[in-house]
Amino acid sequence: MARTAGSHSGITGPKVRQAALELFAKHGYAAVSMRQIASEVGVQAGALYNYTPDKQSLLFDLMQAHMTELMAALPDGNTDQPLQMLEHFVRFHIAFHHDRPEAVFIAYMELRNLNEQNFAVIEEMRGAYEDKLQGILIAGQASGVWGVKDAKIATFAVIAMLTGVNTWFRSAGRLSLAEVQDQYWEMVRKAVGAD
Amino acid sequence: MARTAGSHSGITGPKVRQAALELFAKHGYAAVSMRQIASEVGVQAGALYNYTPDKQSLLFDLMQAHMTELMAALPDGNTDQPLQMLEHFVRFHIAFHHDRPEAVFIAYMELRNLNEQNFAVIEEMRGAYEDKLQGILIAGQASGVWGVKDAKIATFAVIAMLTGVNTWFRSAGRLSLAEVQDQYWEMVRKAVGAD
DNA sequence: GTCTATATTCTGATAGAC
DNA sequence: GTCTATCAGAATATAGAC
Repeated sequence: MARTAGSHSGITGPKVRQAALELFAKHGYAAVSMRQIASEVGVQAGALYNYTPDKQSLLFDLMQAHMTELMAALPDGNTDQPLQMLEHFVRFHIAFHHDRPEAVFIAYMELRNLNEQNFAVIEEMRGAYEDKLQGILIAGQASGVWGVKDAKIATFAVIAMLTGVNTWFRSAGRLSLAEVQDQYWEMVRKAVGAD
Repeated sequence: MARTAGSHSGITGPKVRQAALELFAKHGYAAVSMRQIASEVGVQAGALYNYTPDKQSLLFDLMQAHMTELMAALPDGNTDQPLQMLEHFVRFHIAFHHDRPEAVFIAYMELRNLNEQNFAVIEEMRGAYEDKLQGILIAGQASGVWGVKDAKIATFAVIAMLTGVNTWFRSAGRLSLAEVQDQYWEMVRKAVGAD
């Protein structure tokens, strides 16, 4: 029997989120209409409002889910081994971001389209993630594994460098992700002055 | 005498570009209306079309002007001195981008809002800029000043790292721009393996 | 849970008066 | 060069039928 209107399939919710993720990443939040999302899902625009109170919540939920996943996926590690922890962070960040390019893109590009209150939530989560790296850099500095002048600056520099991979790396290219991870790890290791 | 309608002030053109620059950077191209730009300038929406054929051209002109300025401001340098050239590139990139945060923001965030033909133009200019850095990295590698495994990857890594400064640095903060330049130069120098 | 229909507002762009 | 007025369509969100 063909799928009919009001079929109660039970998977429309995830499909709405997936369609919003792809469309926001491709065209930008402001450029995407609820009608476009509905069309991608295969329903009329009005039906979307069974799954989100408004467009803003749709964006916020995507970004919050991404940041929550990011924090959950990053293990704590052993603070007695800063070099190992830093290497793990570098490889983790590259792999995690490579696996979900749309969510990463949205998380970086659509911050200004969050309302004030939603922005504060996401910014705090981002800060918590940065603090993880900063903690590693401070631990390594304290135990003399490397020497960075300013852990805060090094944190920003490393994260920007690693996140940049997403702008150019393609699986079909001349390098494997593992090779990219190796080379970025070598650059980070040298940059912080570890031998 | 008060400023009247049709005052032929002769400065409306630049004001349109400046208003578009600020509004696009703050809210995003798609989220800004021609009426908003007109309001910022102090004219009615229809008057804008004396200065731009359409909204897309306004975006393109801003991005193209920015990239042209960027290429013009980056001097060629002496290829016999790769270390000096790299240091100069690092300091230049940070300073130039710091001086025009709105244009930089637009150049990175609004690429997807360019039409196909305009996108190709901007992408080529961006490629030419990246080639400047890549040329420096290859020159230093050839003369044994440093050792980078892959000049292309190192180019992406360095540019991403340097551009990231704009996301956090504020003149009123605890560090001067010169200090930031010093620390980024140290990290880049170490990352490429120069001693 | 999804539909159709609609309220209300806004959009980019143009025409013609001054 | 700027204005007012307007076109034709698209936007978010809601109401009520099924």
